[in-house]
Amino acid sequence: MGDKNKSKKVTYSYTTLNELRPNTKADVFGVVKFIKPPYKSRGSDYCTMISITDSSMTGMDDKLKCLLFAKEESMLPSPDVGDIVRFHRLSVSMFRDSLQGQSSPGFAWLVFSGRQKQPVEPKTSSSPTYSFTDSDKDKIRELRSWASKNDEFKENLCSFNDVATGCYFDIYCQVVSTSVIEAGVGRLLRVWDATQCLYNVREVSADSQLEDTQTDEQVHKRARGFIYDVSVFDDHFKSSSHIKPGDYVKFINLHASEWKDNNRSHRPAIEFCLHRGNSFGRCVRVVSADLPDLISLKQRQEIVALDNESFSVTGINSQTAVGNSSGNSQAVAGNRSGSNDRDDVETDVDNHVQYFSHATAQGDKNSVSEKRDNVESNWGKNNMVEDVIVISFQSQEASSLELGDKIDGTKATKPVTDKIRYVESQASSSKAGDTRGADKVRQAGDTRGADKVRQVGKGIATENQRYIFKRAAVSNARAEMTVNSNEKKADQRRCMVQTSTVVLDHPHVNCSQISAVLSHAVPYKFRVRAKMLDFHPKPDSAKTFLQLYCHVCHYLCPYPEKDTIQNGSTVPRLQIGSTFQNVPHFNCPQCFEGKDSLPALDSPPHLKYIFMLRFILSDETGMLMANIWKEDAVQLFQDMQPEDLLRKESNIEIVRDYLNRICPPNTALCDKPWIEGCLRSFHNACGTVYQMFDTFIV
DNA sequence: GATTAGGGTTTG
Repeated sequence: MGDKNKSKKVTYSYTTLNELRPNTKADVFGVVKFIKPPYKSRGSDYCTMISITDSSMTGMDDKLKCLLFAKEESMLPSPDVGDIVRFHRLSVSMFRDSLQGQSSPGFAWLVFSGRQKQPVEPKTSSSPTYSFTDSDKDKIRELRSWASKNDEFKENLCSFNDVATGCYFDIYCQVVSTSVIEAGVGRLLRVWDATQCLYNVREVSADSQLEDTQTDEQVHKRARGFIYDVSVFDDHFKSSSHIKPGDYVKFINLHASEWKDNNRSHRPAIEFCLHRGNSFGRCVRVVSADLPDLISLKQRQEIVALDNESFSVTGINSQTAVGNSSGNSQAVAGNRSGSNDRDDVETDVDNHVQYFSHATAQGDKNSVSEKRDNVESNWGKNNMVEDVIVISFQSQEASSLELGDKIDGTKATKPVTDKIRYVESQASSSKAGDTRGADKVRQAGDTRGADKVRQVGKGIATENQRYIFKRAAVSNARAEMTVNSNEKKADQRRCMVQTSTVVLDHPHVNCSQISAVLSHAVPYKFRVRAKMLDFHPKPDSAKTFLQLYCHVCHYLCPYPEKDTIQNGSTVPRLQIGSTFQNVPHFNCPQCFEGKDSLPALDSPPHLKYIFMLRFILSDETGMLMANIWKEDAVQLFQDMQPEDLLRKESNIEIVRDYLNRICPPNTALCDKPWIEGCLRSFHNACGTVYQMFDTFIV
């Protein structure tokens, strides 16, 4: 009640938390550091414990634990960590040598978002009316500003597609069904957040004796192919008893625990567990369906649901499919329909996209004039956008863009940062196969690549984490590890996700989703994690796979096949200037054109053999086409030179193997490996172009 | 009307 009639008369004087004295009552503001969710006490009341802090607190007294009671659960504050609370008439006393706050007669509370961009008005309050002055607003802004500098208050929100083995993370999702695993001990919540996990996820069996499964059939239908099992235990069994299918929930400190799947040991598997207890604020709770934090999740859900509905209409398969393909679900994976199975997309792309019509010489000149050096951010000094590939599309492009637009419906406005905290796993997590990538580099007879990978590993590995060192070398080399457990708290670590490519030299750049790349101002550089829908050209032979390029005038053409020279007028006849190691080197026809002699040049420049590829990348937010060529492609192929393909016929097999590794043929998109890479965007005459760089196949 | 509970680095 408290403040209702006093608001005009009473001015509150707020005490900073370091000035509190025992056996007094005080009015305070604080940032929430810990919350034990409200529960029914053995007495008459509900109880919650909230630890708060402010900028005045230091050292041992870094928080004030507040023990709050109320007759109704709804009368207790239930803030998130990082939120700001205002308590009036908090009773302060000593308990076990520390100050403790307690609710007392007249106790009143307000909860504010801790986010700087949110309105300063309270989110919730103990009473419908309360005092609230400009000075209060200043106090909120001040605390937000202070808290924003402290990682401890940051949430660890993830989607299922961010998650990797061993992570603890927070997630919003919608409940599809509930059932009991073991009465009083374990409850199964089947949930979806309209993203898909990289790993096989354990499917949990409910207690079939109980037959208590409740499902929201409508949600179930919408979520098909994206549903994951979450087990909650002990205290969370009780606190989740009121959760119904269809509810939106927030899990705090959910564990993506490694799961030994004996049936499919060749693939990493995880299970989602909410362990007992409430350290780290661990809990699951229902959130309002109107919560602004749910907006992007709901947008994704609409897209997935639309896809699932369109499949239902055509009657392809209305069979339930769980989002993972673990255990005995191989058959399910093969049958399942819905957005997670992008075979349909793949076919569309194949049919509609005219990937690569090579550049005209004029086009290339234009592209060079597009050089820019104003790429911002933390990408180091080499910001110059290099020569670019100009690729013209046939009119079919519209079809593919339509497809992309559909998938890209979320229109994320900013890069989503991966904030998963990585927690040191047991040494047993190490797998012999983890060294494979580095070994392959060495087998390829090129130690440079391996050295690069080792360099990436060096800065992040510690004595206790040799397996992580190895893992880093073959996965994405982006994890920031800690030296020991004492440092765990402060570190914002990132999960390591096995990918078929790694990024070199940019360990601190966060990954952006494709929708964010597409909507970002141009030019810019990004790090992305995506799957490869397709690529072009196919490595059928060295001559069809390579292009010829002039560094002087930027002339570009395919390898001059004999029949093309005879029949086609578009590709000028090329003269062989020299032959070295059985590889012909052609004169540049453009540099030579109209000239009887070439001042300053003894002979026309030779065309250089280059790789020039286009990748079609996709993640759950969209699709984009990325080009890679010249040195960037050489780097991708572990320093394989284009001429190597001509010198030795079998080298094309190695390239084919690389490409199959990042884009396995005849494989559904959901089963393809993730790739991680760097993209730069820029404008040219054709519009916005994306170019891949600093990426390396492992 | 007193009482309740009073966190603590996770792992099914």
